[in-house]
This record gives sequence, structure tokens and C-alpha cells, in this order.
Amino acid sequence: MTRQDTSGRRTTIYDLARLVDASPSAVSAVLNGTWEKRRISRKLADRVLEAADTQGYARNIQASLLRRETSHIVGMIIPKYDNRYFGAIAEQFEARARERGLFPVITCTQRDPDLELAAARELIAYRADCLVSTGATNPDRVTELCAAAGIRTVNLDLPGSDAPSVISDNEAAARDLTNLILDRGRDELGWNGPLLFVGGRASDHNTGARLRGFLEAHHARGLAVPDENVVTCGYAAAKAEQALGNLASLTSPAIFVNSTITLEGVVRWLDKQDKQYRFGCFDWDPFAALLKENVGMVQQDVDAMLDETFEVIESDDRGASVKRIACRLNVLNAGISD
Amino acid sequence: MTRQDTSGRRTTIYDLARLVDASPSAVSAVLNGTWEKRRISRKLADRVLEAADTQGYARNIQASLLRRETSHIVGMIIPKYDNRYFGAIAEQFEARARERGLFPVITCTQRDPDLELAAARELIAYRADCLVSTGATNPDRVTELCAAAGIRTVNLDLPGSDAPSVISDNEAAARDLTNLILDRGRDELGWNGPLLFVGGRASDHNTGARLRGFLEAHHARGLAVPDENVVTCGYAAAKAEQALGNLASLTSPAIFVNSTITLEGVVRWLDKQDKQYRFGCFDWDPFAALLKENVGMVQQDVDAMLDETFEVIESDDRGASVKRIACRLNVLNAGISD
DNA sequence: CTGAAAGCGCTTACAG
DNA sequence: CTGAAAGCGCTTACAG
Repeated sequence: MTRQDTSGRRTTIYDLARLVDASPSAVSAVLNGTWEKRRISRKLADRVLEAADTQGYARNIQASLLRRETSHIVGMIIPKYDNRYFGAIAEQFEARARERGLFPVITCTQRDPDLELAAARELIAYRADCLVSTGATNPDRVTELCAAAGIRTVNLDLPGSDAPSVISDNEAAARDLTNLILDRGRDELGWNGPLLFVGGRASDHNTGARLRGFLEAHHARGLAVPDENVVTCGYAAAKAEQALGNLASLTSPAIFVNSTITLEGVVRWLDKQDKQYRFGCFDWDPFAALLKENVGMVQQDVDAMLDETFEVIESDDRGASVKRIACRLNVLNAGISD
Repeated sequence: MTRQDTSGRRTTIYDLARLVDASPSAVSAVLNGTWEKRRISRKLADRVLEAADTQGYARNIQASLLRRETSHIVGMIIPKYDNRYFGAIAEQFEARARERGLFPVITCTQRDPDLELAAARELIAYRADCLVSTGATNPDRVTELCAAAGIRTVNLDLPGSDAPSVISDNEAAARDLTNLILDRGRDELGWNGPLLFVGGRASDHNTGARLRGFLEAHHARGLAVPDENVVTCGYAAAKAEQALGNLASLTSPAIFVNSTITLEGVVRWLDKQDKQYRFGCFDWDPFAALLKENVGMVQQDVDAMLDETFEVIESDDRGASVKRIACRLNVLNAGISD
């Protein structure tokens, strides 16, 4: 049997049926692996499979999905790829989806609410079975849109109030990180606090939770935190650099940085100041971890977050709920003061 | 008009047609924007659009694509997201595809040849219009598979011999980087070379090109490079760390590192050696750029690479060709020796 | 052990 | 200005 019909049209089950002298139904069953159930002879099955192979047959998914009830497409919207945390989430989401025989489609929405909705609409048009909104600025709007189309959603990283959410335990991790920076600032710089908090948006759920943890740790030590020590200037590196430049003075040489995105700006600025400083950062980056002034980084447990996400997807929970995942605190450069 | 039929089935053009008392054909034309051509009255068009809106109509793409000749799906396979270079490629590929009204589907294939082929097959099943193979271990096999299905391919980052390729000018950039490291090693450490080359696979096209640039720069200075100075131990950080540990002695305190992935291992190892050292790295990472021993990083021009990629996609070139894009050399920590 | 037939939701000539 | 009808390539009861 040789390859035929290279003329534009792709091979279909009808072509295959003609070639092996069987019905399209039989070919379809063989190709779907349901042929044993249909008690098709192994001989015919082998002929079909061989023909499919030599003809380079590829099933037309569009046609297949049109007929079936479930698409096995799982969608994800995510703010960025170009960042270790989100990059790892995207990678693992894909790997886990494939393990389960699902087809992952990920869209990067740049923290833009309009792009998020546009991406959700697109995934609805593709009849995705479910959609994971990662770090969405408006997860509830996405859920509403999807619910109308009968698509379930899960919120990841940032919680929503209309669907199950899987997020990091930001408050606890921020408390631990704050304590670490306070200790190391005292030991290595002789600075007794309070710390400076830089990055994020005050209105943002995660920044709020981290700020609470930050304040709790201070209060537990009887430290008051003046308002000017909290610089929620957004996540962008340039914004942080500018905000620090605007400070009357660097109120503290020990700093809690709210994300690695922000950290790029913070370090660029501090580097030019010719002062001793220490910082800790919420989020993990292997190169940032090598910076000598870095006392520790919070590493969110991407593995556990995605395990939980798929557990929710596979369960029937659709109502609001929030699952908090513990983070790991990576203590860094601990021997530096020797 | 109120939302109806929340019962499982989604709204179709037939539902809409019944609601506005028109034919499915008319509804379809309105929804496609071809209604003016079909001279449908604006009044009817408005009624259709309003009904679609209140019913939360979402076009079934599967059905639509099944009927049309072109899917507007553009696929990409890429080794990782979790890396600044590939993360940026993925992000920009998506943005550019959307700008053009195409639907990007990206799959992360972990430098695994089998996964690459499986992903290509999947994209063929979805009837993608074209596929970009980024850093594929076997781009020609992917091209072969796609060609059989009538899908065009473009190779990005790593060239193939059966389709157009867009790659960085690795050789020139490596030569420049080598010269920079040689200069700075001499000025800052009093070391006159030769350098150590770490990372990558000797069989890999890009490593080969970079190695050529590395050697040219040495030869131009009359420097011989002994074999043991070239450690092509793979890209993985752990491999690099181990390979360096196996060296009888650190043959050179000035090092050419072949990727940021490798760099993680190199720096972890060097940090423990308690020696002066300098390095330069092929690939850009903003945090790695902040490391004091880093004299420079090559930043591949992702913008230009993707511009060129889409130019190829939109042209009719299908034959083999290689377009080389110049890289930028970021000189770092230049004031450190003062 | 196997096939004929209906139908998924669209698009698009074709015929007014 | 508009509709009836065919057909894209599958899947799946249904009927042997």
C-alpha cells in the first residue's frame, strides 16, 4: 500500500474505509480503540491501523469534537510566561493535563481585564471543558461568562468568590519571611526595624494578605509600622525604582519585596545607593537567590497548587471555596555574616 | 428578550434564528460580518446581534472550522516556558498571533523528541495552518510530519534543513562575548586566557556555532584552546555543577557559559570555591545580570526573531533557508574594578 | 461480527 | 433583500 491522494484533501475515514474495504463506522471504531467492544476482528483492525499509518491519517478533531459531548480541552489564562513562578505553573499545568489525556490551551493575558475576557470567550468558543483563571484581575467576571456557557472554572493564585479557588497561604508565608528579614537585619546590620514593604497593589488580594502577615510579625515584636514604610507602587520594576527614588530617605535598610518582578527594580535602585542593605522576597527565582543581600525567598508550592487544581477539576465542586497551600521559605546566604 | 434555554444545550444559530424570526443563513452572515455583502437589512442585523448578546451566544468553533478551509490556528512547540528566553518567545508569539487574528496554541515539549512529535500530531489533528518548531531536537522530522498533512513549518532558534529557519547569529555573538570576557579577565584578574567554555551539547547546532565564535576570538589573539577547556556537559545546571567538580583543577577563572540554565549550576559551584572569577553568559536574565562576577550577557533579539518568523509565515516560502538575527551584547558591571 | 443512517453546528454556493 | 439545502468529517445509537 502506498501513500495516495497527496492532492490537497487530507485522508479521511472514508478513504481508509475504501482502501481496506470496510465501512466508515468500522474504521472509526478501530481508530477510537472501541473496536474490541464492537467485536471487530483483529484482522480488520490491523488492516485499518496499517492503512492509517501509511496514509498518514490524522483524525480531524474539529469533526470529532462536534459530534462528542466533551472536548477534553482544558483552558488556562495566565498573566505572563516570562517569570519563574508563572512559567512553572504553565509548564506543570500542561504536563498534568497531558498525563490525563486532556488538551491544554494556555493564553497569556498580561494582567489586562479585557484580554482576560477575550481569552475566556475564545476558550468558550472552543468548547473547553473547564477554565483555570490564574492571577486574573477579575476572576468572577470570567466565572460568570463561563458559567453561562456551562463551563466550570477554577481560580488559581488569586481567589474569586463564585468558584473554587486555590491560592498560596500568603499571610503565613509573609509573616515568616518578615520575621526572617527582621532577624537578619538585626544580626547583620544592627537594624531593629520596622522594615520597608515594596511592591504590589493595595487592592490586590495577595498583597493584602501579605501585608497582614507583614504587620502581624511587626506587632508581635511590639513594632509599629509607619504608613510611609508601605510602598504599594504596583508590581512593575520601573514603578518600584521610581517609588524608591521618591522617598525622602530610605526609611529602612531591610526590605520586604512583594514579587520578583518588583525586585528587579528594587535591586537596581539599591545597587546605586552605596549603602548596606538586606532584603527578602515573596517569590522564587534561582538567580535572585544568588544575590548576596538576599536573606530569603518564599517559594510557592506550584506542585501542590496544581495537584489541588486538578483535584478540583476532577471533582464536582463548583461552589466558592478557598484552598490555601503552604509555601516554603528558602533561607539564603545564612553564613554571610561570619 | 430574556435569557432562555439554560438547560444544558448552548444557544445555536438556529435558536437565534427562531428568536428573531429569520433564517439560520441570515444569522450566520450577521454573526460573521458578511451581512453587508449579503445586503441584509441593518434592522435585522441589529436584532440578531442583540439576541446573540442577551442569549450569551458563543459560536461553536469546531463546527465553524469543520466547514471552512483554514483554521487560523498557529501552533508552536517550545522546550520550556520556565526560562526568560523561551518565556519571552512564547509571550511574543501569542501577542503577534492575536494581533493578526490568529489563534495561537503553544505546547511545551521539554526537549523530548517524542513529545515534540506527539505535539506536532496533535496540532495536525487540530488542523493548524502552520507550526513553529522552537528549539526542536529534530525539526526536520516535525517538518516531514507536517508537510504530509499540508501544514507549513518554520524553525525558530534551532535550524532545520527542510523548512525556513530563523535563528540568532550565534557565532558572531559568541565571538564578541568571548572577546569581552578575555578583556575583562585580563583587566580585572590579570588572566590572559584561554577561557573555559561550559554547557550545551557538542552535537547541537547552536553550541557548535558558539564554539566556533569562541575559538575564533582566541585564535585572533594567538591563543590555543586545549580540549579540556571545552566542557559541553549538556544544558542542565546539575550537569554543569558535576562536570566542574570533576575537573582536575579550574583551568581558568574566566568562563564562557553557554546558557542561563547552565549558569545556575556554574555559579552555585564557583560560589563554593572561594576564588576570584569572572564569567559571561550566552542568554539574558535580569537577575543573573546583577551578579557581580558577570561581565556580560548576550541578549537574543526576540522581537526581531518573531517579526521575521511571522514574515515567513505570511510569505509563501516553504523551502529551506536560514535567517540569522544579530544579538545584543549587554556589558555588565563595567565599573567594578575601580 | 458489521453497516446504514442520522446528526453535531456551522458556511456557502445557489436560487430566487 | 433572503432562505433551502448540501456538506465539512466524524460518532453513535440502532438494526441486523
